[in-house]
Amino acid sequence: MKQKKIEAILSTAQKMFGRYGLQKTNLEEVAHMARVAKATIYNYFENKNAIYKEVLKTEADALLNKISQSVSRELSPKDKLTSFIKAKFSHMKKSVNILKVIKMGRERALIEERMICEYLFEKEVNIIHSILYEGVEKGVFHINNTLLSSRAIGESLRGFELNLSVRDNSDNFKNSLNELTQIVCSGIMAEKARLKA
Amino acid sequence: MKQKKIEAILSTAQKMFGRYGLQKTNLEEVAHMARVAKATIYNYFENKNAIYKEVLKTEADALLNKISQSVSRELSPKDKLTSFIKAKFSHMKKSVNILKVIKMGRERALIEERMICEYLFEKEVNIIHSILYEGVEKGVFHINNTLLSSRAIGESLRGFELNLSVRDNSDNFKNSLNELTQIVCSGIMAEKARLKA
DNA sequence: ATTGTACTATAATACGATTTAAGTCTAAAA
DNA sequence: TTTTAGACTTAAATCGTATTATAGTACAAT
Repeated sequence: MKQKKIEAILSTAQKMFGRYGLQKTNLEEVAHMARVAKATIYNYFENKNAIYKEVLKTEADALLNKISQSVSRELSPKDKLTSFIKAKFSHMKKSVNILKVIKMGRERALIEERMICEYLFEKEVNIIHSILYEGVEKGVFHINNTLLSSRAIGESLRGFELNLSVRDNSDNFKNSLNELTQIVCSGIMAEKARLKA
Repeated sequence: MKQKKIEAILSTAQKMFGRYGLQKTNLEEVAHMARVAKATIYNYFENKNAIYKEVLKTEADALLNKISQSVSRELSPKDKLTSFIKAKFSHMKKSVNILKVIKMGRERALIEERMICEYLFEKEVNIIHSILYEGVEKGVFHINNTLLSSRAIGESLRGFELNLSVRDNSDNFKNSLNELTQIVCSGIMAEKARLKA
């Protein structure tokens, strides 16, 4: 029962925040739509910001899960990395609140928002790192400092986030992203593995 | 004489816009600081936005010039590309108004601001493209679609722009950027050239 | 070509009045 | 025990209006 209520609150809050943003979202309305009393909301959450933070966190974790799943379906490290990038951007569209934060720019971002972005980034880098590490172990990747490389790749993908829901031609975006994937893969693959591909 | 005045106006406007932003910058004050009558400003510029646009354009062109110069000092395509990236980020710190726009996020950016960012990006991609093309011609780069690759590299660098004046450790930034440079270079270099390096 | 000044009109600001909504509390219902 | 409706307090958002600042113009003088 408890859990059901909490989920109802979070999922409607997610929609409302996504549509109207943190400020313009009315908790009274959220309560009504979630078929819950306002007091119940305050029974489970400190305040509005806490709900917002939880929504962002949930979105981030959902995204990370989707990515991890996609990655784990692949066998070769190269395919894992490719799948990471594909999954990240295809599932990111659903993370409406996170997307909003990214589009807004850090300048006026709340501490909660920045923290979640940082969290998401670090986790992504972790996943990339595990892929690179495995690649090196298997001898298909040739990388001196896997930690540094994973950060670098993570950062390079940030540029593409900005163009997610903004940009001109969607094909243009996909092509650029695929091309970068190719370049990066070639860039870190060991000679022998590279010649085979 | 004419040119001197225009330059005075633009350079003080650049400082003022950089400090206070478009809105909070007072043209009367700009006129005074540039030792020019307000009427003179309106003799050379349509309106405030036009000055702002010109300031942004000037910053962009200055940056592009610096980059081009740095690139042209190098001989090998690989060094040119490396130098491009280095120059872009080291000189970008001086483009205060452009940096401001980038940090703010597109959401609330004026059309003028977006256009300049687009312009800068396209020009950068052009430079990258000429480097890649030369590299392919010389046989040191192995790239199928140089145009696509240059866009991809351009986009990947965008992620780093966000961290220019924002981020934690500056060394961290430099290291990541260097690492990406390495990866990209390896990724596009032909086998023989790669083995030599 | 440039300036100073005076001018207009519009946009920014300030501020008090009003409304909205966050957050609390309680007593009753489930 | 958890949940609810509703009353309540208080802080913030909104609104209307008065005020000010300043973008932009016009012009006579240099």
